Amino acid sequence: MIRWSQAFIPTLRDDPADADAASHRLLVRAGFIRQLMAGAYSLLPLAMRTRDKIGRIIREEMDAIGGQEFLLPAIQPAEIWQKSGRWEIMGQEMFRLRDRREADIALGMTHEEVFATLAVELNSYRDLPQLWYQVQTKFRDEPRPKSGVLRTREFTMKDSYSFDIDDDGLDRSFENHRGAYLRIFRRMGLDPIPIDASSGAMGGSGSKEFVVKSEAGEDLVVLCPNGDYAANVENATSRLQPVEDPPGPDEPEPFATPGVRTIAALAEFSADATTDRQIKSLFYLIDGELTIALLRGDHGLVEQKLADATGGVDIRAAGAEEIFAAMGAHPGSLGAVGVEGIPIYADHALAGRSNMTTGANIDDQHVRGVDVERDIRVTHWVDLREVEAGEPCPACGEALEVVKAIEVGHIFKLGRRFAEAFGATVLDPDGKPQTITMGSYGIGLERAMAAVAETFHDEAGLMWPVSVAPYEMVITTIGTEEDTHEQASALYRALTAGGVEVILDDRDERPGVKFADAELVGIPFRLVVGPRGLEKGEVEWKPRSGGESQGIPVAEAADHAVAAVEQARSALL
RNA sequence: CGGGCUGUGGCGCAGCUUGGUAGCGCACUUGGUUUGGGACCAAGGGGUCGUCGGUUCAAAUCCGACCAGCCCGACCA
Repeated sequence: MIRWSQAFIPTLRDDPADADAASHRLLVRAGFIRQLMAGAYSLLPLAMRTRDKIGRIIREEMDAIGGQEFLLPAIQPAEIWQKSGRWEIMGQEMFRLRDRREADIALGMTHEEVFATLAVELNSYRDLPQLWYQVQTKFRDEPRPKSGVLRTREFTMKDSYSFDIDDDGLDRSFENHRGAYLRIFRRMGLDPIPIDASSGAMGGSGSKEFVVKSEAGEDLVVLCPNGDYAANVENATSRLQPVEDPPGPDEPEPFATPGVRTIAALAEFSADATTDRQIKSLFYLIDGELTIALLRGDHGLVEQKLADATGGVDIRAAGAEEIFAAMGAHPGSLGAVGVEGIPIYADHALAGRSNMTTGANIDDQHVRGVDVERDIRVTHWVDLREVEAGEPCPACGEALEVVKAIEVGHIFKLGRRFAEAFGATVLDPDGKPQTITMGSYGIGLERAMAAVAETFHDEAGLMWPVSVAPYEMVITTIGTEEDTHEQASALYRALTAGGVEVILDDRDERPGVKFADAELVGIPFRLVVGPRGLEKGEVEWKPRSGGESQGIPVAEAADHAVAAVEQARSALL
């Protein structure tokens, strides 16, 4: 029998200092988590129970699409990371240490490399497809851990990897995961939205993120209200309104613009140079090489798009002095007209534009009458701009919305990169070696838990969906009478026999304290056993979300409660 | 890494400006009265004031360095 009086459930009366997100505040107050250092949290027994339930849902759905569970080491030799080329790429985000023999060791931040070493043992196309997964601790030295358990440096991830003989097989494995992920998050009570995403450091040919709308989220997601477009702003597009350019001169005309340093200032200075008729010139150092990004004056740059377009790893805005050394002018007077020998990435919105205004690469001078294709040596036409709310959906033209969201899962088509590096091949039906193609798929368990907490709470505390609640029901006793405890214990036994996970709040506390704690912890159902009800032969029934408490005859209480829990569970299947 | 802020019993904070024997609320222990929405009375226990150094007769308080944590911007499950 699990008794609250014996459990470690350290609830707090006050909000913890510096808790930014609601889920963070409540998970701390309700006794689920405690911080040890930046980005490292102890999971207390309540959090363990919830995380286990999330893990169970994930395992069921992974097994349902043919997954086999592994457990790989978190400490890994540098060699395998050097072999894949990611020892350098992962940079500061990878925790590194040396063992007693001075050998370089990595703390695993993901497991493509280790799984690839095992995939070498696959020999025949008949062995494929394979779907391997684990639920395991990951370490990532995040520059800025945030929002409690939403973004940590040590966390539990379900990561899975698919191995297929060809692209069609990879597509099937990818689709299987897509379906499994939707079921997993829905069973947790969430409303997952699959969106197009950048593949980032993972590389590969395609990726989908699964996000949950939330103010605490760190991702911006572009959504069409009709549901036919959903993408991360990192690679979202929209249908552009064409801009009519009045005819311009045969060649660019420089003109003096004393003190004008910004797009807005130039628009003010010159009536012709409205922001959508200016060219914004941004200078970046991409893996050490100076690179120019061009956008329409009123458009913002998405750095991730620039990284994706250039394939750059180390990417940062160039400093004013670095730019001056190369261009002979300072930011505010920069442009790409006549520039040669520097890669120029221009956003599609500049295609076909003429009679534009931009910097002259001479301090305090701009040029007008610029025809982009005539006057600028664009080396790459790419998508660089950030979509804004209200722009037309690329599919249907409806006004797009931009919302904050939490990324709870991400799936990637990796292709053959890792299998190639590790020599993972199988013989095809013709007896010829074929390199395996891989996919990788991840869910952060603690983040998923926080996303549920973020989605389901009110002023009184957490409100767990029954599928992930630490306990499905609490039996709260009132007073210290012997009869109350006997009735409550009998109810506990009946509910347990009925398969319900219940905790008995037998503490010698005032009722208000016990009710408040049960609500803070967020247990979905409550049965109150006390002398007032027992006199009438009743106990009280109350769901955490909504509804007044209701008296139920003692004899029917167990059946009623079991039925209610079973109904709540099946609503989430 | 840039910008802002904070470190004082388990939690939340005051004290610092103007140096002089460390306080409040919650929590905890004991006794008593209570007991259906966060009770009350009484008596207690618990603190290297982040660390190191400096100034001073004397430092939580003034000065310096360092460390840690949080929030806002560049990254990810």
